[in-house]
Amino acid sequence: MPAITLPDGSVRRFDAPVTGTALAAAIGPGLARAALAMKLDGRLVDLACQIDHDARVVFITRRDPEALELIRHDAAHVLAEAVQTLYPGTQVTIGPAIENGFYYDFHRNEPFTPEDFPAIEAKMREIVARGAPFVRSVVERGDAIAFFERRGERFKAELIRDLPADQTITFYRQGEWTDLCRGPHMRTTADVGSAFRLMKVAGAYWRGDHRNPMLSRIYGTAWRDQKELDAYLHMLEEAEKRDHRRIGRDMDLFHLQEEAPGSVFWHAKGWRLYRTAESYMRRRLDAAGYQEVRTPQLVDRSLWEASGHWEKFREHMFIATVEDEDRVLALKPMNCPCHVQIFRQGVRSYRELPLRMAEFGACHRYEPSGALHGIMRVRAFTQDDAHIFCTEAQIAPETVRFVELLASIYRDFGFPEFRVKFSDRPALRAGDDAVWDRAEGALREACATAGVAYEVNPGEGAFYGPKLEFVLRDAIGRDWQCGTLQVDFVMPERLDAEYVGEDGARHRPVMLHRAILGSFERFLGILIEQYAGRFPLWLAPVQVAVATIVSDADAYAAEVAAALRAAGLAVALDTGNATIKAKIREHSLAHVPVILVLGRREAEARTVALRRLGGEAQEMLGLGDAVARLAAEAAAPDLPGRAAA
RNA sequence: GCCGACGUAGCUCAGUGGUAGAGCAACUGAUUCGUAAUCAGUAGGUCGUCAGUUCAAUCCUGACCGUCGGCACCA
Repeated sequence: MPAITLPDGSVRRFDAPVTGTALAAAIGPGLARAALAMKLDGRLVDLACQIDHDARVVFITRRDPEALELIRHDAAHVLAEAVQTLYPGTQVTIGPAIENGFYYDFHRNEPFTPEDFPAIEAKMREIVARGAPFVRSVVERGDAIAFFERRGERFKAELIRDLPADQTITFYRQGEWTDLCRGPHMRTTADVGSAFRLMKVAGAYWRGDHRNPMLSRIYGTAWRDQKELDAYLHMLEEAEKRDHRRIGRDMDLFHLQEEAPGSVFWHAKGWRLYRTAESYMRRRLDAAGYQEVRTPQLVDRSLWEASGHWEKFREHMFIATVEDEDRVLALKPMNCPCHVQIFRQGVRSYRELPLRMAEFGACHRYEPSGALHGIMRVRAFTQDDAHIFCTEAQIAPETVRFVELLASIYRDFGFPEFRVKFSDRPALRAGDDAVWDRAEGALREACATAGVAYEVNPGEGAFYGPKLEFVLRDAIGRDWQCGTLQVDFVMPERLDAEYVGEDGARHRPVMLHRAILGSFERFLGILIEQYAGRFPLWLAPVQVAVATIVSDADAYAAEVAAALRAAGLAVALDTGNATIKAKIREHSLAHVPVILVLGRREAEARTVALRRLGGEAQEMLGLGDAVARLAAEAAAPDLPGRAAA
């Protein structure tokens, strides 16, 4: 006698168990047509599911956000059927719904190529048009394994074997085609609709392990209707337009070339951007009580052996040798061992702690070739690195200070929001459990004090300690990990750092490894994409374009440009032989934030016509006024005299 | 590193077994013009590198390098 509560609070009573389909029909024909699945006491299930107890039921229709996941999951099944129909002998593995779409991993001797897409998509549309119902069945484990083994589906058989013993094994059949699946699904393949598209193929290791066979993965995207699909495709185009690699080239910021894979050639304009960010960071660190240092690039292997890098990190290190000397040097992949060397010079007192040692540390890491990505993932990069040597009691207050500094810096760069992930002890780690208890406890306490909410990333900590990771969200919703704070009890031990305490005895300091931007290369790449090249004035590599209308204004324009440069602004003087329309177009495409237009009138009146990027209005200003205003506006956000636009 | 795709002028891209084109950019000239493209002309390429097949290779084959999309990696 189930009593079913609906979202509007009404209750329907039935004499016998009832399916979602029947319940929907009982409520009304409109709902019966629209319902795709239902939430039974909060759990998403098939409409065919029997309701045999008192329950709350919410029907899912195409309008609900949950529909997306159902559509994508069903689309994955349709894809798999299409592929197996067209390419007999292909084995199926897994095919989940993912953000924006779905994929399915297949095993086939010959991998798929995008040229196969038209045929597969056509077959998928056939299957959707056929509208075969998804039929769920519960299968006994042995039968399920036998079913797939009979078909030569050894991956599926392996999956079933590895399912927990108490797991109910279910199949979903659509017409002639059956897959192992936990569900739920919509009513029929027709519910997938037509707003899907196959996107790309990729290799993917079976069960995500690189020792396993490589499968052929087909990615697709699927939406509730054509409009959503179009919007998604349009978003992808927009994302491509703000790709830092394209903008970096178009704005003449940097380039990469074959001879130096993973290393950036910064051009003058890009380097100006870099220096602006670096100067800003240096001022912030100075003000926050850090002392900046500089340590060697090439360091003897003995130090890396002592630090543990030689053992744990060697495959990522560039090794250098010379002919005349029998020694092995390595380009530093991290700065911490070098900072400990500075700490170890002389006898340190507890009075010096916390000692905040910062370096814009140029590091090299041999990243796998497949990991390289523009300037975001490189082999040579510069970290805004620092190590805070402190006592255990200082971990919490230092964390609080750090998070405040980080939040303020992210805000200044235009990222008001960030997320925090707490990565705790990994399986392979140095230090005993008591040390880890202390380190994690201290970091947790520090987060509480700082009011930092975090999600836990289990087992993802560094081998020497737990860490916080600070993740930025950019203008188009992508996440980027930048900042980090790592608590380290191990490195001071290994490299024998110590200080004399209040009690006159020697103690080990704790090291906090921390970075805010992460690496300049990566952070600047993120900034480029965040702003799509249209930087705020203080960051813009060219801040003002001075463009003449007629050559009679050239001399005055040179004077204006000189005055702006004297005020510290980056100026492009354009007295070229082109129309003002062409000049404005050129500088607008180059994302120069301010264009000063100078004709005879301005030259005579000693004024400028100021035009903002993307705007149509212009503002007439006296020369002195304009220079003062732009200089104030272009000041970095931490500087006094900064003025808003 | 693994799977796949790709590599032709600075950029975007055509193209062919008989050693290459377009648009934009660049350069030169004319034009001096008031807010997102003035006109005309000129120059520019070992067709990623190295082998192989062929009378002949940018094109076909192989290896390598690099890039792109994923996977794995991101200590």
